[in-house]
Amino acid sequence: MCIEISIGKAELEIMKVLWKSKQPLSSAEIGKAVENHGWKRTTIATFLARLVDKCAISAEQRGKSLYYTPIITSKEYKKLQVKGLIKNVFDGSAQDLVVSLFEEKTLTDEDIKELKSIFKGF
Amino acid sequence: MCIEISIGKAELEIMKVLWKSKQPLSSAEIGKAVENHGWKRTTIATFLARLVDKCAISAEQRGKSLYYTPIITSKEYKKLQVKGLIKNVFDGSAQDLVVSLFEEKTLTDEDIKELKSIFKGF
DNA sequence: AAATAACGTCTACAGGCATAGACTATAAGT
DNA sequence: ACTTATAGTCTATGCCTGTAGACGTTATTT
Repeated sequence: MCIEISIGKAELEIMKVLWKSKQPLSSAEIGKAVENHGWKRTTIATFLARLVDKCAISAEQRGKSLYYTPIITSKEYKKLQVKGLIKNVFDGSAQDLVVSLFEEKTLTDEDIKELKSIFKGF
Repeated sequence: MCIEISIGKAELEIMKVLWKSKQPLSSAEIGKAVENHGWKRTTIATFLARLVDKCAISAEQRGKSLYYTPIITSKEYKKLQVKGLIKNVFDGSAQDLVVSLFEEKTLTDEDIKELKSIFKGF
């Protein structure tokens, strides 16, 4: 298959670990990194297998263990998510998304300052 | 129940119809509005029933038919979605969301102009 | 009255995701 | 060699969502 891009919430936690790491990681290392979730070893293994199926990550044998590397980058994923939100929720209007952001006060005054400076670059 | 806020993609289409309308709508009217999706009558009825279960909409009997009204507003829903995206994908950073928006060229030059003027209001 | 249309409810199935136990294979220590 | 730890795979359950058929009720039309 490998045409999919839908990553579940739990699976995403795995992706985040891999994105943070510059090296491929073994399932043991990943397990350590997500200990806080209290997932059983096999649960994590299932997530990894599914992510491989979806071509979100790749697995390569190194010695006894498989080592996992992200295929989809964090940036790409974020883009897809933003694009999806705009398309599905904001009917294609990126502006409306930004407007919603502002209305919501998700942004602090400092955020707004930061963003203003970002805008100046354009 | 009625503590849920998760609305599926198809269900969302129903919500959009209701949000657009200032009046409560019957299932027949809703069906007409979403004809393009080719959903069977009963499919739409299922969506409506589930949305009622979730307290996303309310149903009131008027004559022979039920008339549906949104409980969650479009604005609220959008806020929740944006908040969710920021929390789950952007690790809480609204800024990063905006940065991603820019990087991606989801925004046209015109969008940016518009947004600049929005920012000036702050 | 009988047939039909319109509507709501119940039940069902498939696919996706969260979760995990059971089983298997292999490696490492004793 | 035997035991134990480690890692991967298979199978399974439960929930959510998309999709819809079957059924029952009431209203409308002939």
